[in-house]
Amino acid sequence: MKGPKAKVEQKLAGDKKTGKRKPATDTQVKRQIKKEKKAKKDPNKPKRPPSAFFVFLDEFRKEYKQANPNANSVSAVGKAGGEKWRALSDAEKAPYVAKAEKKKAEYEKSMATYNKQKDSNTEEVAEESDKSKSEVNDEEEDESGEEDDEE
DNA sequence: CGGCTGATTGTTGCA
DNA sequence: TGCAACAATCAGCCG
Repeated sequence: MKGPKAKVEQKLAGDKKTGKRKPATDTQVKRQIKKEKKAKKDPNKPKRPPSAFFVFLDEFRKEYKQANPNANSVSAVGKAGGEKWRALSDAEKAPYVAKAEKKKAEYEKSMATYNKQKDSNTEEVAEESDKSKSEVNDEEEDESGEEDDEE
């Protein structure tokens, strides 16, 4: 059972010890592996919610692009955003983290359904209707007024 | 012409 | 408990 990640493991093992970031090449390996194992794709595997960093980065991208219309490459924003992110205080990250928390909550729900499906799948194929989309609008509406969808 | 890599950090999930 | 892989983005670059 050589998990595809086994290869990455070796790669990471070599560089990880250096304490530095994983070799950029790790992405290459991962990508390859994914393609290999992507044979079996889950019906609706819940994608991981963007981390607070990603949320921040999301907005940062736009700003960065405006500030640097020339440099709008991934790495550019990534580095710039990462640097800024570290400069941010917990308070600044608070709003982003809060968002990430919400995403996580939703992700958990998706996971629950995902697990359910898997469970049913092992025993019986649960005909997945479209009812799995039960948007539960419970408590949100904090105070920061987010998601203004009006246009 | 087409597809993938690259970089940031965080986060979650499984063994 | 810890590692491992992945989440978006977007343009550049190689085959």
